[in-house]
Amino acid sequence: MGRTQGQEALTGTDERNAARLSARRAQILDAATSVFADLGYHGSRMDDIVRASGLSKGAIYWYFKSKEEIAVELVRQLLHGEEEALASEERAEQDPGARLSAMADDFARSLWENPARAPLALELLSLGQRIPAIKQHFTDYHATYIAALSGLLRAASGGNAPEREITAGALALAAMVDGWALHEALIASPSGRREGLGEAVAILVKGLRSRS
Amino acid sequence: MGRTQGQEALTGTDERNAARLSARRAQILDAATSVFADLGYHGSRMDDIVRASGLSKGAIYWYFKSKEEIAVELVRQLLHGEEEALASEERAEQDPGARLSAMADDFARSLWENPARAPLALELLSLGQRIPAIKQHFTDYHATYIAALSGLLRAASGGNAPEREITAGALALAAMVDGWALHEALIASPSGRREGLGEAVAILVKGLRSRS
Amino acid sequence: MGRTQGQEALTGTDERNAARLSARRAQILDAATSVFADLGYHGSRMDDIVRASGLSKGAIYWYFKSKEEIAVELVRQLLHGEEEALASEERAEQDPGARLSAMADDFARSLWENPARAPLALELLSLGQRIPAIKQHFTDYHATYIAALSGLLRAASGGNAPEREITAGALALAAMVDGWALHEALIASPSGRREGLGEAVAILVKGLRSRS
Amino acid sequence: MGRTQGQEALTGTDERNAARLSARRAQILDAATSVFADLGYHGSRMDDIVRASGLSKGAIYWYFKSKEEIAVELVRQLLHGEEEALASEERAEQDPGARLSAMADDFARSLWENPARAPLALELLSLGQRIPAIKQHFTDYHATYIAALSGLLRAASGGNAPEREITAGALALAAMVDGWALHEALIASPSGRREGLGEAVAILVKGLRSRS
DNA sequence: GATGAATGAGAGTTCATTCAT
DNA sequence: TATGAATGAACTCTCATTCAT
Repeated sequence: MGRTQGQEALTGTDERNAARLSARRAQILDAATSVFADLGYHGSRMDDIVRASGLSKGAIYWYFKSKEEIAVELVRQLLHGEEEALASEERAEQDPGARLSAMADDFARSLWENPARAPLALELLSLGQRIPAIKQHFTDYHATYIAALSGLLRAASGGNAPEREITAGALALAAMVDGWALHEALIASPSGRREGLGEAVAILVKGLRSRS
Repeated sequence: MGRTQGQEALTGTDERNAARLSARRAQILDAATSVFADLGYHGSRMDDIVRASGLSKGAIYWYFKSKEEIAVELVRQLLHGEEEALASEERAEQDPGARLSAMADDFARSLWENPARAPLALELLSLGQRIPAIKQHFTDYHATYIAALSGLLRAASGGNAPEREITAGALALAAMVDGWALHEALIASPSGRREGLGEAVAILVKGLRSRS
Repeated sequence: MGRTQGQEALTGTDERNAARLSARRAQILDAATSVFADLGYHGSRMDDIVRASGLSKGAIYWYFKSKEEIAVELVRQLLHGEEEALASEERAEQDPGARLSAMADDFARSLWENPARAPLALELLSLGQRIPAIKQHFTDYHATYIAALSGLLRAASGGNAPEREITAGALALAAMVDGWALHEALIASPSGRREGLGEAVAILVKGLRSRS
Repeated sequence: MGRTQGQEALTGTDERNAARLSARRAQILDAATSVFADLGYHGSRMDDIVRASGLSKGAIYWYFKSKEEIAVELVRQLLHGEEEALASEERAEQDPGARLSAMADDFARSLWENPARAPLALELLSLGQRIPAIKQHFTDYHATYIAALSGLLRAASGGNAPEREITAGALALAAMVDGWALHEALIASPSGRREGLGEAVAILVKGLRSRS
């Protein structure tokens, strides 16, 4: 029992440490999110993150090796979140076409509700050009996303669409969704765009269903 | 006569000056294009552009107010080129669906033939978040592009598609094309993507044509 | 008796404490020796010493007030070791000339056997310029060393050398020995230098003995 | 003639540029000399050199790649100066023994007249442990110095000293001189040391001359 | 028009030291 | 005693921009 207690105590300490560690990292990541969103990656100085996080400069560097590592982690979390949303959508019991619409609507709503999200994502993802770890994260995520879309499209097409058309459709859908967000971030005052995405997805699905 | 000669001489001088001016600007812009493509905007120093252009630092600043102004001009030229391609496509006498396919194919081919183009465009366009002039250029271009696509879609649909669906379709097409380029730039080794875009556009057009 | 026991216990505790204290200090000093030898004083971080010592950062600072204090103590021990070697040499019953040769040979051998010693000593001793305690340690040691050398030279000269020549000889000997080590540390690949020092000392001694 | 003038003009410009370049470098080197002498290499910040030089930080880095490069150049000049002194001493028409004495006296006088010189030299030379270029400079210089001393000793010994004794003597002389400077730098208050060096050299030379 | 030396306000990162636990 | 997370002042070096020539 003494041993068990010892173990518990040890585990307790470890757990508390792990909890503090991730709390601190989250604290820094949150600060970085809002700073990067405001100023952009290159426009943000470490001091801005220091100020926003309420920690000291040394603490930031205790938890992250560099500014770049913060950006990489932010991208990882961003894409991880998307993958989770994707997974929960996939699990839902609905007909595939409806699920695709729901996914598009969810995405459009998240763009709408969090207008800073698309610009931040664009900012971070563009870093992928010079930061291999970011490019890799996106590449992996994209593959997962395409696989999921392909599955839904295959189901939605009633099984009678040729595989290459399904792949093309999945790539098209993914491009459309990300391109939509890109435009959201890049256009001065996007308007009348709110419901568009769901509709656009519907059109694409219709095109896939209809035999030529 | 003296006046005329004077004017002619002056005009001659002006023309020569104007020619030199745009030759120099082009020289700088070319250098900046390759430097930005290699190193990214933030990774490039003015000295890199100086070296690549074969001019002096003072000369660069004689022709451009700042590094930012170079980027803005590069974006302007990039989008101007796209608009011209668009206009020439529109003028072509073909059926609208074929024209859309041709546009998509041209775009896909240009991505294929010039693999540095999409990354560079992404790099420059993301600057739009902090450089209003770039955002404005893109916003204007986008409006033009959507207008053209709407026209083609309206014609392609035989005039019996509701206007809001046409708008949604145009936005979807534009998003898809730019999203395609975005993925081209962001994915480690894009493969089997070459013909996809034309096909994807075809699917979308089919979806627009078919009545539910 | 209770008191006595208490005292004994206390003494026992004290002794154990003192033993642990010096063990810990030695542990730290050993670590610092190898770290400083590898990286130099300014190139070494406290974390390097922490890692090399196997202790925690707090422990290092429990036993030493600062990085500087570690360097000072290292110098103290280094010079203390030299003084002890000197003392044991002096005690030896031999003729003075032979003792000088023996000292030189010992020194040369220690340089040979421990090639990191001269560079480390140079590194630490140069700190004397900015760390008064180190300068003082060296000054004291030097005085002792000169006194010993003078004694040996006086004896070796058969008592008929003028005192000022003896002093000059002692200073010269000391300079030569330390200069030898300096060159050992500063020359890329010292070669054919192994036996040189003994010979050099012999020449100097010969010069002192011979009447002009 | 026009051509000649053009050439002259060009040469004139080049010369003026070269003159300004070395004037600036000297300005920086002078500043660094006094700053390093006061604060030591590691104790000096670039800002100190900036302030002492009267130039801007950018200018320093225009003329020197790094702080380290400044130190290397300082060492190069220091040793170059020694080599020149050596060469001029060698050329002098005197008997070799007298020349050695003169060299020792000169060295002792320069230590006496410029008390900051030995500490600075020690400071810079110790950097050789971590800066290969410095180590190389010293190694080269040392070889030259040993060669010159060997020549003088060979002449002074009347040609009847064995070569290995001459080499040992040269190494001994060099070590003694540098060790002397080392002690000058490292001892709190060197006293009665002024004439010692010349005398010490004389003893050594006497030792070399006398047959055993 | 053209040159390139000069400017100087930062930028990211380091690291000796402290202190709550 | 011992730990290691936290501090923050300093540091070297960068680079867009200017301006005397």
